[in-house]
Amino acid sequence: MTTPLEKARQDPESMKARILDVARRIFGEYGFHGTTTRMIAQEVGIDISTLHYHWGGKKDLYESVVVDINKDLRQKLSEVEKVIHGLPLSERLAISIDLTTDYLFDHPEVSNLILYRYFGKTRCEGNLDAIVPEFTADIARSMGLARDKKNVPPETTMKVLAVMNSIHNFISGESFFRPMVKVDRERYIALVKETLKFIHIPAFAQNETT
Amino acid sequence: MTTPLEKARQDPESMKARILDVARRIFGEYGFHGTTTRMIAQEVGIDISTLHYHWGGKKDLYESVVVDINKDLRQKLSEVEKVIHGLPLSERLAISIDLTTDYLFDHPEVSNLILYRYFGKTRCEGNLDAIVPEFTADIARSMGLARDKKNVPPETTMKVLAVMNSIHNFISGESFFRPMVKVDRERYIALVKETLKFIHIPAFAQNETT
DNA sequence: CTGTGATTCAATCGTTTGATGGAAGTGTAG
DNA sequence: CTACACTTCCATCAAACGATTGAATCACAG
Repeated sequence: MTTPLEKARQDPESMKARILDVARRIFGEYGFHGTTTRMIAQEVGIDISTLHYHWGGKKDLYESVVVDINKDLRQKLSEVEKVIHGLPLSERLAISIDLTTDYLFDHPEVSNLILYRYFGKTRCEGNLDAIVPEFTADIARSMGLARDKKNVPPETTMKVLAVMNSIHNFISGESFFRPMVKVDRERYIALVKETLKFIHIPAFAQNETT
Repeated sequence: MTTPLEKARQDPESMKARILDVARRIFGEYGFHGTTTRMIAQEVGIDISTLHYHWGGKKDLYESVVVDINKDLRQKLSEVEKVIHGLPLSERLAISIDLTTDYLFDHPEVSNLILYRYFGKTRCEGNLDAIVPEFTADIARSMGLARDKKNVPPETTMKVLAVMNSIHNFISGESFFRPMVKVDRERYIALVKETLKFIHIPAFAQNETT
């Protein structure tokens, strides 16, 4: 059986896929309550009821978006893991930061939506959060901080969260932070990478068993 | 002339102050669009029109909340600066992390609202953002990363942002992160401090001029 | 008590929002 | 062509939202 989301992804030109792409961007910008179904429909160029026909309702569409976002991010992290496999920790971190940052600057709605889920709440009765597998454990193992995916110590999980969040912050907060440092987009991206490496590499290199 | 906000703060039992306190919390939890004026009024135990009488409208109330939040945080950071003055950088960072984290865990709506402003957008025509003085420059100077408040280099601003954001993240994301590490609140707070020090102290200590 | 200004509330307005029903359009198999 | 499933849109609904009005209530000076 194929889920509606998989079906939508099979044909990127299908109406389902077009709606999903727009919904990703707008939900990411304005959050769940800040987004109206009419905003999405207008951006796609269709009627509201067409949106309802394909995705059922606002909550259903939002949950599909969240699942889709997480699927994309997981795949990207999996790609990164293959590139850095076997390298020393410092290099692994540096390359991971470069690749992940580049990817997220191209898809800022991913960071936006993840941060919205972390820090915001919704006033919906039902559990709006779709069941999304967390993959901090994968990152921890990929960074050599944990042997297996089970029983990752809390300290390690927290460290992984700190790294991932600091990346998402600079991506998602660009519209706020970039005017503060008064640089163009290209320079901002370079600054982000530089800062992330400055902050995180020394921390994990301090007890590196080279 | 006293602003409405100052007037409200003079008498903490006044209706203006009671509304402001509740609005801080609810706006922080649900964001601007996720919060309804009725939610705030019901929490305070008053009628909606009473809220409008005191604060004019939803946007005005939200802007007052943002200004109030930033004023509180600035004052707290000023207190912290006095404590750490003259100490070596590593100690300054450690103490700053401890004090700031404790304060924000007691007032999580501060972190919530700041992150909402960083990462979220509103679909209001007018510039919803009240003019809030940013104080990353003060922090930079207080940390010894900049000589004066003017002309702080972009690299320094980015580093300060990274530190502040990582703190806000763990405060505001507690409801999401704490179940991931499966610890009680007290242990979570300790973990946050520990992680923040692990991440940030080595970074700034690497080129410390002892 | 009376008058006056400040405060609070009940009732309601106009708009927006999420959602739906039914008509019209499109493509395909028989 | 017909029949039928699949899409899309127009018109519309009920509920929720922000906001306003006018009356009731309170505090208090004269």
